[in-house]
Amino acid sequence: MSDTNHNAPVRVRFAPSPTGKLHVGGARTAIYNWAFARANGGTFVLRIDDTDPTRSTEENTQVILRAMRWLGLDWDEGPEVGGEFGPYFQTKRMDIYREAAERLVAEGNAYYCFCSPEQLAADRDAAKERGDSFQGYQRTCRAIDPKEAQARVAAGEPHTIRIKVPEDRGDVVVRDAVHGKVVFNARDLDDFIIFRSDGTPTYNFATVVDDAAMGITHIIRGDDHLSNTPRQVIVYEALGAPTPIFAHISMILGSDSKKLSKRHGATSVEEYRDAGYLSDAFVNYLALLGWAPDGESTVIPRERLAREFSLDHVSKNPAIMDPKKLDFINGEYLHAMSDERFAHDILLPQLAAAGLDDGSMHEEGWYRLASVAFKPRCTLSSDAAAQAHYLYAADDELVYDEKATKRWLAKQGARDALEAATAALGQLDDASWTPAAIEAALDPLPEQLGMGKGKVFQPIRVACVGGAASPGIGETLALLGRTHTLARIERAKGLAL
RNA sequence: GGCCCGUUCGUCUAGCGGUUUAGGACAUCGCCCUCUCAAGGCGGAGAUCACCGGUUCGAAUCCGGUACGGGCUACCA
Repeated sequence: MSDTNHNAPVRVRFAPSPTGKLHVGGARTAIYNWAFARANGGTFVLRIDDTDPTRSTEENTQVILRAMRWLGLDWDEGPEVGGEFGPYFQTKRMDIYREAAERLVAEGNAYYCFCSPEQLAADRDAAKERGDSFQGYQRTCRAIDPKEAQARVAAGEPHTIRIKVPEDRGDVVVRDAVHGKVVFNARDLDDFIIFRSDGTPTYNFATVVDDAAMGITHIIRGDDHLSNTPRQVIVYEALGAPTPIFAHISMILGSDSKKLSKRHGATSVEEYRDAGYLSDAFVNYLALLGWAPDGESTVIPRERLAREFSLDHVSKNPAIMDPKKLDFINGEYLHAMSDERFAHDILLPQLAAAGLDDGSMHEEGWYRLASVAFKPRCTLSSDAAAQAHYLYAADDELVYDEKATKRWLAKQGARDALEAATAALGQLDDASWTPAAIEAALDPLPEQLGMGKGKVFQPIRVACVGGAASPGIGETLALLGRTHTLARIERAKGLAL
């Protein structure tokens, strides 16, 4: 959606509260903000909304920053990088809020309220009792003479500060890039609190003061904020600041269409990172959950996201997180990697993490061959070590899968196959121990033995890896090495008929 | 209670009044490839576009209502 009133350079922001880890919903909001900024040559601001001191922690802030970095969402202004609109932590902006609130009071756009919480609750109950459609604040203290209010404040009477919704405001029209124009009636809005009695600003106030001060032009956030937006518009107007364009994006739900929570599995970004997902794939998947450039593309690299992302392709309805599709996309990114890169960035770190191989156990070429063999068989990074684990077992400790043994080893002819393999492979020396040579050596065996290929190769496979599945027999044995191969085949003969 | 939002294959979506016998992707099923498992290739099934009315020559697309789901209505964010 374009707006001729908003042709200033794009400035967007992601403003998480450090009350927990960065969850997938927040991550997607961050991705959209980032992509929108990049696609429009704008500025992406990161601000930490830590006005709730009881729930905000420094540790959570660090966790969020780390998650943002892992996601590759670089911010132009914010923690650690600074910027001319700082500070970027709300707890460091308290003076700004106080000043703004006092200015609003002085200008008659806000007023002191001396109602106690008990009084407010009683008023609300009474309204409910009467069946009033409006159950908000009755604007009791609006009528108090400003001079008197000032005196009571000076005398130390507990008070809050409320915004004054103009009597004749009429419709508040929210311009929303994904929902279009959303109309609210100002009469339904109450004079909500902008400053608590403990001297701290409320979210709806602090956010607007900051967004206005930081020149934010587009506010992309979760649609749980849509209903609060007209209230915030009132604050913008009281402040005399231009209202930005909003874009309220839907929630991400679990498989049962309920709010995503622990029982749906992983909910935080770092859990996905630790589970072996690639940052690129994760960003790709999340971006597509509610946004589609054309309805055809599934694999959309972040460069394309940064080029093409647009708010008018963002869908309005909630999206259910589908781990299967995430897996598919992750596999796509993994498979698209070069063998060298897969070896260095995925295989070696995973082998090291699994305690199997610190990278010094084989030659460079071996790891590349392992990548060729295992890469197409991996969906997650963490699959790599699981795929290769049998290569690292001691020959006499290799565990034989019961079903595979029964099906392929403890069978008539299996022993013949193993004997023939020993003979054929014995012809090869270490120097010629390559996938091609191994396959060439084993290739004539089925015909010689008068047996099917499976009858010959499967016993060899089970003998060497312990199970019925592995990469091609040539690659598998090449990776195992001549000595281990022959030793394992020898050992398996004891299990064969 | 009031206000607001949403509703296209199981899932993510395309669709912005005729080009639609509603397209793609994941998942699923089948076939091919094949020494196994993957990967890859090909194909199938799968959506009366929540429901009911209206506008129109013509509606998934526009309007109204209903249902269901969600949000806000806090001295939470």
